[in-house]
Amino acid sequence: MPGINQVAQLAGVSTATVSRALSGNGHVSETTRHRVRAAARELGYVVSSNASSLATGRMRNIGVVIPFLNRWYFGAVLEGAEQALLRHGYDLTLYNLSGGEDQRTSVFEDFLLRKRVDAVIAISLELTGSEVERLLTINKPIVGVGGSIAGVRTLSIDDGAVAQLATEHLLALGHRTIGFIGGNRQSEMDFHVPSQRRGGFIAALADAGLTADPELFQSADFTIPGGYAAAKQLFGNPRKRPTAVFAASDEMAIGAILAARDLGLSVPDDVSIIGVDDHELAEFFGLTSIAQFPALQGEMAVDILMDQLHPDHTAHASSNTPLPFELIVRSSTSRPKS
Amino acid sequence: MPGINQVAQLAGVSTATVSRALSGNGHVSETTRHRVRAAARELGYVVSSNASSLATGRMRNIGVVIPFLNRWYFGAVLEGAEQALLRHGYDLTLYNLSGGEDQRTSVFEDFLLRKRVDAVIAISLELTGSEVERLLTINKPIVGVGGSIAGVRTLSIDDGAVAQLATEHLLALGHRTIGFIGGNRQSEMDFHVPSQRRGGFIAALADAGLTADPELFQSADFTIPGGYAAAKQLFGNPRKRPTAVFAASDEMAIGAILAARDLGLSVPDDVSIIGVDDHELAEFFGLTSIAQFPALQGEMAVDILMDQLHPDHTAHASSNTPLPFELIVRSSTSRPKS
DNA sequence: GTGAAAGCGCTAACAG
DNA sequence: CTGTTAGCGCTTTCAC
Repeated sequence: MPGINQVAQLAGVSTATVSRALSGNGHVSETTRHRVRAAARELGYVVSSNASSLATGRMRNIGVVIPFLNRWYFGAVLEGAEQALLRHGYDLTLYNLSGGEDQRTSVFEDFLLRKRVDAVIAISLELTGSEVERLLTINKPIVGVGGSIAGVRTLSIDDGAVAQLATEHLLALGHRTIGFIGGNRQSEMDFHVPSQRRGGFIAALADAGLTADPELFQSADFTIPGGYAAAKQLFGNPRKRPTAVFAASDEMAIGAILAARDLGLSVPDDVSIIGVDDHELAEFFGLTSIAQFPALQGEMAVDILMDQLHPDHTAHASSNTPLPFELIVRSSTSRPKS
Repeated sequence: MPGINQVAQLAGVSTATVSRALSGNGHVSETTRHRVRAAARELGYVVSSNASSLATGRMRNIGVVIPFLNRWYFGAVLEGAEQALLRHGYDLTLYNLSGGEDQRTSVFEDFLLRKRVDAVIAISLELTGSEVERLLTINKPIVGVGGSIAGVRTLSIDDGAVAQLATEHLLALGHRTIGFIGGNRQSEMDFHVPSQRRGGFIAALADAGLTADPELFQSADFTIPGGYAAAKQLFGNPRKRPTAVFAASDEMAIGAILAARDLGLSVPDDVSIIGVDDHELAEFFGLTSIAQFPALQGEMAVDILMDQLHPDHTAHASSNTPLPFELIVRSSTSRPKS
């Protein structure tokens, strides 16, 4: 495990020069730079990021806090962020909060404060005021993805607009009795997203002169089984079976497709279904969906952080662009039969 | 951002004492310990892990290398490892190799060598000899999960035995024409698991006096769509439609269930299907499966590492126990109809 | 352009 | 049981 001074010796220069040559900070003549690099390679030298961090105060590491791992959206954001970070030479340390409240506390009170990370990305998390404040006072930038956090720069699609677009698609096809599968109380807590999607749904209905019917609302937990159960309720209603359903996530929408099949209803002939996300399985199920681009969101979060961390880093125009989303029409929606 | 010396001052002791009191190494009287703790709390002091690491050589951080994020098994292992690490006060830094060969190189040649991690966990990865050697020579323990790596302690179920058990279940129900959906070349590269599962399948057949029929083999990529396509091939064969299928993963098995439905075949009346993993959706689909316990595997990997890192840490008996797996019979398998 | 030297904040002997 | 004192390996003024 060679140290910087061994490299210095081999190259016949001082450690200061080695540091400059390798890090690119400060001027070093071409020739010395080469000698140093050669020496470093020969010895297989790699800087100790600890020593380096201790000296500079930069960790080259960012913390990502996430509520679960096994939900497609989270994984996709994480993957996007990871790629972008690697490209910048940063590490990603992961904090998964699925372990409950105690774990959350320890992550925020201990782990994140250990000065290990330069900044944090919070995915679909509603941070409390004190959690935010704590991080900000020790000067750790935060950016949120998917969900809004008071006082924090957050990247998220306009959930209201997304829901409105989805609903309009159904309306435009001629549907008038439209069911809605949204989040339940549990998911509202941290996501906050469901209620905005519900809002957009109601707004679109109102624009079309319709009023939302409470009988057509179901809530679920954003999973396939959850969507399945909710959809069965909707489709089973003999008096008011919807001809279309808007599910606030593709996973729930897929559950709804399966529920329809099990009830002998044909999609889209008997019932149209639309979701949100463009989940990796959406195409397989022929699901019409409003795509959002989670990997891109993860990357953007990283870009923003890099801007803040290295003020020179050429700011991407993306910085203040509203996030893209897009209606992708597949085979799960059509005009109502009758 | 108070430092250790501020705490020392406030508590009226030396920094050494503060260090001892807070870390629990070395003896400190009860009263001083209390004073120190109080002072630390009052100032909101948190150790700088960099400084601490630099001084001790311990990072309290372990690297996890994983091929993808959005595959249930990986996420589950990761989640198990994460929980266990948090409990030990360790951070987890994530390296996701889905970015291709260059990324893999940079992870192994740069990132992991920066002395940021105390050890690494490789999930379903076939490390090359030089990758292993590199890490071992700089004294970083490695443990593998799910897949075997030459020269490295690896945690993985006996894939041959698992496949054998699954096949025997089908055989015992009376099936004689059994299809197999395994991995394709792509997945064999890093997983290595598929071929063992195929081996177990063939062995079980042989034990029953049957010989494997090449027409009944299909390969796929471990995803639902992949399993779906493979199953369609199997079920579509008019001459030799299997009465049962063993899929080497639950995701593929679920694809097979959907394929059967689409062909108008009833599961299990017309065809029985069994998978491996006990995926989170297995229950929802009524899928009979051989469960393995990925979260547990992640935890065990952590335990092993902790033993190696802190030799005193009471070794869990689990250390050399073969990993558990278990047949879970649901509604996707039954006797063949005829 | 390059070197000397002073830390970065903590821990670990070594004394006492 | 507690204080003193060297570093851990690198970066960064400040001189030259």
